[in-house]
Amino acid sequence: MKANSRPRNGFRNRILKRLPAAVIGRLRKGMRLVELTQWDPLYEPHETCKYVYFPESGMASILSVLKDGTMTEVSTVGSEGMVGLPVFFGAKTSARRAFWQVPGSAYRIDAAVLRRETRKCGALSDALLRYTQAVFTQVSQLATCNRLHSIEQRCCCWLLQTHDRVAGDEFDLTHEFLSEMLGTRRAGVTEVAATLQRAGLIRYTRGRVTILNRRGLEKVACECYATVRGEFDSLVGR
Amino acid sequence: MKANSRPRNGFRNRILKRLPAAVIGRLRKGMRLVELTQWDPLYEPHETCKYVYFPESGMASILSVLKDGTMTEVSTVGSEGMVGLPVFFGAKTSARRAFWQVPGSAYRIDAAVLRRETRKCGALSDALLRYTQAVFTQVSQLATCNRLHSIEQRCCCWLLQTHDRVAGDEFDLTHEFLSEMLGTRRAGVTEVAATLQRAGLIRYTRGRVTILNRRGLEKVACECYATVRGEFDSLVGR
DNA sequence: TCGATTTTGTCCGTTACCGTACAAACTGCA
DNA sequence: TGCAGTTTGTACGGTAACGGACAAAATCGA
Repeated sequence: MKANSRPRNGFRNRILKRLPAAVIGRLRKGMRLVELTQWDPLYEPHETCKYVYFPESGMASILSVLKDGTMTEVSTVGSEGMVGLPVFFGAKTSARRAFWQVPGSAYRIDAAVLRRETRKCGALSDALLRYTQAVFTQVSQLATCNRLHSIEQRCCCWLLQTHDRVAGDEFDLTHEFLSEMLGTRRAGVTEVAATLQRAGLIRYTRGRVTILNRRGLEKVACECYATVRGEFDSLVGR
Repeated sequence: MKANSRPRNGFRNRILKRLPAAVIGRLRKGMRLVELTQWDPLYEPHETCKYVYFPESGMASILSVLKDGTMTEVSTVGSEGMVGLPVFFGAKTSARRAFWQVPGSAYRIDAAVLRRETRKCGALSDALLRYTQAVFTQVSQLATCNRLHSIEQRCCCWLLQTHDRVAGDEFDLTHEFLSEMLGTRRAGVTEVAATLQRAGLIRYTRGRVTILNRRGLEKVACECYATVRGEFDSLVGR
């Protein structure tokens, strides 16, 4: 995480970081480092994905959108992954929306360039397959979590997951926003947030949270956080 | 679906059916047609997957299992797909459980043989990537569905999905079983089932349902059924 | 044929969460 | 400084679903 632990090729993204120089060389053609801030759209349902993104810092969100516009988060992507798996799968579009959430940067690569490289069945394709497996676990677990766990538990999961991907213990977050990600009422989040604050686990002021006690949050969260985290660590490294 | 609509290579499985003869030839080594009945285990959480299965008829279930043993369904697999994606992804195990549900048969292939073939990056790998994209949509949609839709809606989705994969309009199903798949109380399913029966959409007797009015069920179901079905049809064919 | 088991019907009090609404508190801009 | 917009606190009645329990009905096995 610190500068001195960076590998030679200079990437922080855990997928790019592990790729052989030759692959990186071919990807460079369509590659560009971009700064991204909250709400930047990455792809829309049923629109062609022109680029994929390998986050270096910050975080992106992937959402399922219903016809009435309601949406809930199905996955988040940080420096361990890539936004744009459908490109890898050979699909031009997907039914999901993706946007950037926690300010940061990412290497953006032309969909066509990435696709060409993955079709060689080399290191990149292997890495993305492993990553796919991890995301699968994440989404499956979420499906179960959404069904069986309380707002408070799911709230804690979300905070922990985001904390993992942010530099420091503080980040921007409104109750309104979190409620939409979790697919609940804003008031529900406000109540939970107040409880967590009273318990000394977090502190928050208008649109900004601080994680005060990670251990405590982990205790309140359901097992889903640990399960998913474990899968990512073992499949994508670190 | 009838015998005379079978393609020349004789497979009903929509993935195998479309593969070139050369690929099938190489897969034959580790391939065997097996009959499967309800509850047959296919793989267990954190145990090595020895085989993958390409269903010819009937259906399998994939479940997320929590530490306390509670489980809910995250995906179902019929003749459009394959059970054992983690093998394709290069993982030896996964956090999910899979078992057979609606009696039928499947081509079982040694994990190692399948894995070797997919690493050639040819037709099989392309097909499985497309299939992965469809399953992704399915699981994502389920995550959202589990969060936002009523038991009645989800119940109808499940019945429709299963109906698609069964020969005829009748199949075995207890309220108890369905409640576990949906992650709700058995009594909840009983109430919904009674409502649907009164409305003339289904009929059921001890452990066996008959679909009487598909159109009607589709109206009660949430949009999730149609969304997922559409994705499968466009990506895997038929 | 009878008892045991499985499956379904039904009921009860309880709870988590919903939808909605409104006011208070804070922030930013003119 | 004051006004508008954003964010949070809180309260309310309403409801879907829960956990648990028990009995009726159908089926199976001995």
